Amino acid sequence: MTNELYDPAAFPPFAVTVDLVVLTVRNGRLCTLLIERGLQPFEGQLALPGGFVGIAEDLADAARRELLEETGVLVQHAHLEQLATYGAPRRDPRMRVVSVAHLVLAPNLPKPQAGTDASHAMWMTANKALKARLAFDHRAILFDGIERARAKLEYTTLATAFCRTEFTITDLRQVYEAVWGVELDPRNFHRKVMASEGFVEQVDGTVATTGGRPAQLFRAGPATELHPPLTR
Amino acid sequence: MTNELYDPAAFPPFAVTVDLVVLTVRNGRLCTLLIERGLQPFEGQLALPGGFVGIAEDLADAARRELLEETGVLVQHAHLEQLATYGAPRRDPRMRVVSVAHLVLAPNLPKPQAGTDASHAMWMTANKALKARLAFDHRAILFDGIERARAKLEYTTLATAFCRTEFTITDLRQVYEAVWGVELDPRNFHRKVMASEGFVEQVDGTVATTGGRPAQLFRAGPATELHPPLTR
DNA sequence: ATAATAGTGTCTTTTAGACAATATCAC
DNA sequence: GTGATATTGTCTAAAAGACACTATTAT
Repeated sequence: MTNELYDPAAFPPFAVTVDLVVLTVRNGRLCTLLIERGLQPFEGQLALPGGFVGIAEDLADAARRELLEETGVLVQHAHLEQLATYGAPRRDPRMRVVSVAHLVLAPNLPKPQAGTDASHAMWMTANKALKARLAFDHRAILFDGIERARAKLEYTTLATAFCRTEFTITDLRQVYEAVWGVELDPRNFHRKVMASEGFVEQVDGTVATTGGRPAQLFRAGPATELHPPLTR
Repeated sequence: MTNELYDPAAFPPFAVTVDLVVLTVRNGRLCTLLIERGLQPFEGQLALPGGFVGIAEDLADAARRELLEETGVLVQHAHLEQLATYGAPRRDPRMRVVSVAHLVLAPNLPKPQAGTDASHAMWMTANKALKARLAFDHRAILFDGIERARAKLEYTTLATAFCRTEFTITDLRQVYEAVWGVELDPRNFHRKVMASEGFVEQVDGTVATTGGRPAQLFRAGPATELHPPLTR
């Protein structure tokens, strides 16, 4: 480490931003939150929500703040984790910007409200968003975020982050089916989830039926990892 | 995203550094590379190798450069990946520094040379390093790096990154044993590795014996993920 | 009753783990 | 030969996958 690290005038000045891959399951499909940019560069193009980290602000706090400001989404019971950092020298045409991407997994959220700061935010299916033209290197970030979510569903209990506080085993299975894009046998899935200690805990009550046997309600259990993992 | 993002004078100026968790297996034990700091703050304390990213330099390039400059280690056939980014507002007492930590997995490397820039670099067992007092938040970074390596050995072929180009199945097993800190049955391990398509490829020749049957030599195969994973 | 969805049981195939047996070297 | 390490095979227990069957509701 050279002396220049402690000579403030010698620091290469970077801008640091956060970008957000926000995933949820809507109508049985994995969806992501995008905004339409109102400013140059990439004005009018789709982009991930995000923005600038304050000089005294923690990275995760900046992620939560930007998400609320830009999309009206409040990260409360949702899961937030750091994804990766994207810092190629020319990823922003104006200056050197290093972006710390975060991944948010949330239960089905309402449509962003028109007439607010969030009026340019929208949900799009993950498949469509990956094919769209996105600003900066946001397509690569989105791809990595989706891959992370897919992988973590295998060996962690994170699928519950896509569900509300109380959910049925079928709800949970539909999360797996949407995120992985596969069909799973309801009977074997049920058996595996129940055999996985701490994955879910039964709560009193059943869900209103849709013409079949009413389903038991569960909430997320204390476990965070799955031994053995659920296989895709 | 507010307009200030494109008003250079309004940017909160960050310093961006890279820090390196360099892991290898020496004498059957997982070891990490540390340096003794020559400057304030934390002068004289142990720290991860690392330093400052140039204003036009890619993050991974900065990681490779710092590792070579500070420790004489050349990342060539070794594995380099981004680990995570550490940016708590007061993690550096002097100013706001965001550090993009990287993880390097390397075959057994020589002792750093005295009399070079690397003369303050040293290998230490991972267990000892985790108990030592390290500068900044480097203990947390080291912990995360070791955990990442342990986890990735389960479901990827990365254990081969700890081996030289040609290695025996016993070499590979000893990597697992050192990183996980467990003993594995040599016979079952051999069978599982051979059944895992693309993990290793046999090459001609055997290794000089140490008093038993000579072992076949292998090199890393094309696979990057393990299906099914090896269990800890 | 019939349709629909939830949940349980059963059977077969696959995989993991313990460990016996065989192979090939140095001495 | 003995001792050491490598490699293959065998047996058993656990897990995965296919799918029959039972349970509980709406109509």
